[in-house]
Parts: sequence; structure tokens; C-alpha cells
Amino acid sequence: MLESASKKPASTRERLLELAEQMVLRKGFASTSIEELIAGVGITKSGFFYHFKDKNDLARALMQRYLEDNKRQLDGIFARAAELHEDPLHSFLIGLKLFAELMNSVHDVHPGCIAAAVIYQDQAFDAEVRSLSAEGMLDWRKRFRTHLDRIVKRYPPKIDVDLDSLADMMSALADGGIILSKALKDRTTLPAQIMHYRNYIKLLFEPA
Amino acid sequence: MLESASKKPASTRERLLELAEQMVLRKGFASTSIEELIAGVGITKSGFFYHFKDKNDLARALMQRYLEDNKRQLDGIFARAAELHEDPLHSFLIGLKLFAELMNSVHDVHPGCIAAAVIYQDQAFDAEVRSLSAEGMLDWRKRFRTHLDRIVKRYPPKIDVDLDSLADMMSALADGGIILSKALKDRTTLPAQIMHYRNYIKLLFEPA
DNA sequence: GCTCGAACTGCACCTATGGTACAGTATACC
DNA sequence: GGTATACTGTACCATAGGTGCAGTTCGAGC
Repeated sequence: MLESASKKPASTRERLLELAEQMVLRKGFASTSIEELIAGVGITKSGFFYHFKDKNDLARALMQRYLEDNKRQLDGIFARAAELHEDPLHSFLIGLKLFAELMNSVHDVHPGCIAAAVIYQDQAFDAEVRSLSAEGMLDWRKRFRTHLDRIVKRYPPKIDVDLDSLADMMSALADGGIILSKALKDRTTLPAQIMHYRNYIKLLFEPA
Repeated sequence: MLESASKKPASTRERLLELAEQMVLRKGFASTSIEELIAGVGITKSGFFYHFKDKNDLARALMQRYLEDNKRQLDGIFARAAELHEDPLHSFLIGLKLFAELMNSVHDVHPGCIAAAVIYQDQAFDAEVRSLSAEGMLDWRKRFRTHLDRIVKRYPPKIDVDLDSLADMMSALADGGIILSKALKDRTTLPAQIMHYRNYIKLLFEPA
């Protein structure tokens, strides 16, 4: 299900998106100049506008690509976790551990979340890009909420909590953890936050 | 200790900073044009450059102002919490509740954190601004770590946790909660995340 | 071997914006 | 009356996003 790195040479469009993603996460969208992009990829300005109608069209493609990659990764992790344990709570805890491990291994320091990056440059994007970003957040909510629903059926929580906001907590910790990681240039910060979420879930639902 | 809104008319410099903060949080730094700023405040471009050497100088002033306001707010909250209870754990829990309430009351939806906004527009700022942002995060770590140190002396945690990352968790949830609030246009998201942090602290340290 | 569409190049041109430089001015305080 | 503060006005430059359009290269299908 997970294709890691296909060998066929990336298309110009794909290379533009890849470079744009790196630049947007480091400099912000407005500071990411088309001129730098085409210089990096080795095409002309006309070539760029052949692939993308304008800069916002690039942003839209960037968001879509990011959200799809994201979903694929999470699907992979929690499918594996479901294989390893049938119980909803323990399977979820395993999934969170796998998630933390993945965030610890892949990058030097996490390059960032496109959906979060958009939020602080809101008005620089059109409505479609903004709504894609919000959809991404709601997908995470739905995804984690599904796990939590299965857990509460079997394990009563020690404190009464709102399950939507408990699901959102994972997004908040991921986005916040990424910001801290980037600010402090410490790649351990993000996985540590995921493990705190895991602790909280354990303390909330695991019987004594 | 807390001066809410002084009545004397704000100086031009102050009005520039106030407007710039709003614009940076909504559109990003690069998209915040000096032209719009001076139009909003009613001065000329020369007037702007009288107050700020260049755009990065504005960014530096913005960060400093934001961090100072931030510290003042947190000082106020936890000083009040210390007044209300002597015990380190309960005083901290009270402080977190006050913090959540403040985040619920003040704004329609939280306008954003300048320090976090900088992180996703990293290379658009000079080294000084970036380092101010990181200092802000470390100040939060130190601040919350102090509370946690006092708590662990009296209450052994149920799970062995790293106290620095537990202190960082508050920053992560605040920054992540703000992003979610802004993305979903829901002002309840941020206070809900603070209350989850409070729950986690309770479950970790409060004796059964 | 020809046609056609995809994936570009090249050039011309317009506008907005950040930024520099510098001379001049209104007002308040000393 | 002098000086500092807080500006205005004018002129000018480089870079960037963006538009428009004509021309080119190249591989696949007929």
C-alpha cells in the first residue's frame, strides 16, 4: 500500500511541488518566489505557468499533495497497529507509539505541516486553499475520533471528556510539536509530545 | 500589575505595531505590505522609515512587544493562582483553569501567536527575530517547568515523564490549539486543549 | 512519414512593493 | 531662539508576480 520512493525520474511538475513545499515551509508562501522555483528546477517562467495557472494554483496543488501523503501515512500506521492488537485501546496505543517512532526517524527536524503553515498566511491564499486546510484538520478529528469511540465502548474514562476535542488534541500536539521542534531545532520534541498524548490516553482509559 | 487599556492616545509607532500584528497574523509577514500599514495608520512611507529602519526592524519590535505582553499575562494569571491556593499542584491547576478562561473570553477567535507565526516564515526574518522566537518558547518551558518541579517534590507522577517536554506540552497545545481555532474558526478549541492539559496533569500527579 | 498534443522556450511588457536617499517642515519643549 | 522629534514630499531603483503570445522540441498514434 505504501510506495516509498518510486525509481522513475520525477516529472517537472512533481519537482516543482517538492521544491515549493520545502521553500514554503522555510520561508512562507509569499516569500517563495516563482523565480527561485524555476531556477531550482531549471525551467523558464513560461514553463511554470504552463503547469500552474498562478501562484494560488500551485498552493492548491501543494495542499492536495500534502494531505494525500498525510492520509496514506496515517492509514499505514493504524492499519499496522490493528494487525498487532485487536483491542481498541491497545491497538490505538500501539498506533501512537508507531507514529512517535516514525516522527523520530524520518527527518533531521520535521520540515513542517503545510496545513498549519497556511493558517498563519491565511489571507495570502484563496478560499479553496483555506478550506482544504480546514478539511485536513477535520479529517484528523474524524480519524482519531473513530478510535476513541471504539475505546469508550469498552473502557469508561476516568474524567468526563469531550471526544471531539480529545481527537483534536492529537492535531494540536502534532502542529504545536512541529513548531517547537523547528523553533528549538530539536527533532525529539515532536515525538515526545505524541508520547505525552499516549500517556494521557492511557491514564484516561486504562483500568487500574 | 496588569494595565488593561491605557486611555492616552496610542503613539503612531504603537498604532503601526498594533496594525502590523493583526496583518502579520492574518496574511503572513511577507504579504504584510508597508503601503497598507501606512495607509491604515495615515502616515507616509517616510514616516514609517522614521520609526523602523526596515521591515525586519518592525518584525523585531513586533516580537519583543508580543513576548512582553505574553509574559505579563502569564505572570498575572499564576500570581493570582498562587494567591488562591498554597499547594503547588492545586495552584497550578487553578492557574491552568484561569488561563483557559482567559483564552475563552478575550477574543472572538484567538488572533494567533507571533512567535509561532515566525516559525513558518523562518527565512523571511533575520537571525535576531528567529532567536527571539526561540527564546519565547524557552521562557514558557522554564516557567511551566518551575511549577512542575515544585509539584513532583510533593506528588510522585503515575508515569515517569520528562519534565521539560511536559512543560513544552503547554506551548505545543497552545500553539496547536490556536492553529485549530483559526482553521476551524471555533474559539472553544483553544481553551478545550488547555483543559486537556489540566486533566493530564491531574491524572499524572493527583493521588487516588 | 505525418500529425497532433504535451511540455516547454523566448520575448515584451505592465504593475506593485520594498527599499534608499535626502531635503524640507510643523510643533513642542527648553 | 534653538534644537529635537515626528514627520511630509519627491525622486528613484530592483525585484517579483503576472499576462500574452509566437515559436520549438519530441514522442505516440495513425
